[in-house]
Amino acid sequence: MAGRNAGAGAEVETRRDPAGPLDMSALTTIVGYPLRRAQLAVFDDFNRRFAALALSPAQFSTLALIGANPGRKQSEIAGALGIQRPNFVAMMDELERRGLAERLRTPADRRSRALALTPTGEALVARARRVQAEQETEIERLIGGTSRELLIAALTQLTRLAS
Amino acid sequence: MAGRNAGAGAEVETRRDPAGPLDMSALTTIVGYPLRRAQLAVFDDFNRRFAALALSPAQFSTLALIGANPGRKQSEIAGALGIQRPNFVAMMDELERRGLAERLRTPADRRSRALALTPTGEALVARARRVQAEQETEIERLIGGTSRELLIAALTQLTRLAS
DNA sequence: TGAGATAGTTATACGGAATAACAATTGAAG
DNA sequence: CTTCAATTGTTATTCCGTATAACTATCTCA
Repeated sequence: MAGRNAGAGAEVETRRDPAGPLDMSALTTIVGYPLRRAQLAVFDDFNRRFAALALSPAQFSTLALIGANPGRKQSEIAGALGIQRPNFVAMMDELERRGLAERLRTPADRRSRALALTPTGEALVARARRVQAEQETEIERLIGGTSRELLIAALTQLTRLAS
Repeated sequence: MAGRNAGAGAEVETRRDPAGPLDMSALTTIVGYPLRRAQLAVFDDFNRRFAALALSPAQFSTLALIGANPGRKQSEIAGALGIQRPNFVAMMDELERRGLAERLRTPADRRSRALALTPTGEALVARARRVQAEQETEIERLIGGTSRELLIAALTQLTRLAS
């Protein structure tokens, strides 16, 4: 029953609120919970670092991927990032509006759009990569370089859980 | 450059679409990207395993935390889970509607609600823990037991990135 | 007693993500 | 060549998770 409110109530019980920290052990010992928390923390940190560049994680990954694979079809880039084609349209609209990327028509297949960075986009990606490297350095400071490599390897393996 | 369509067109060039896999190295070598992908994969796997119990990750963590800390205030549980108080109301509405948890009035402070599991909720948490253990076993199979422990430790450290 | 803080709640808005449906284009089979 | 199915990008729409402001009831403290 864990009855604890009973009887005399002798000494004054100064704090009305015992309020010790909660028992989180059921969550902190399974992978899913710290995984989610870490992802939120890393993305929050990312957003703080990239506030000046006004780049979200999704925008950064899109630009980086286009930069490394110019000329690829819109659906290829979206697919590689795990973004549904319909949702990727607004993403490209915005990157194009900001003059960072462009959708080119290709004679080979007039349905598709070949994506590429503009010079402005190339310059921004170069700056972004440096900012990103700073985050990576901070992560190494937190968990160590070797641990960082092992972490990436383990996380990559976990991806294979996908049905 | 990279001219490849020119001249003779000797042999047949069966595939119109070279379409080799994309260069993802700019993303796969930084922590943030595999971290996000792994989180999505683990949660997808979780949702598949918990489809029969109709429990989302957030619902599971809420029930598990209430079960380990019965009598705590609603705001304490919400805070520990990183859920804003307003958003936690609908969560509890649903858990209460399903008869899994309840909000008790406490004489000490009539503003707050002391959360607890119902017997039904206790039983469900017990089942859920077993299902969860199966996922953890699968994760160990993928990355190894030692690696799993190191992974949790590294992820927990990353949480300290939070400003 | 009264001012300010706290707990829970409501309403609301924003962004990410999923689905259906459509037009334009391509590829393949008859 | 014609026709039909598949592909590409797009629009519209929906759902869910999350953030914020504001309200009521209650508590604390001066």
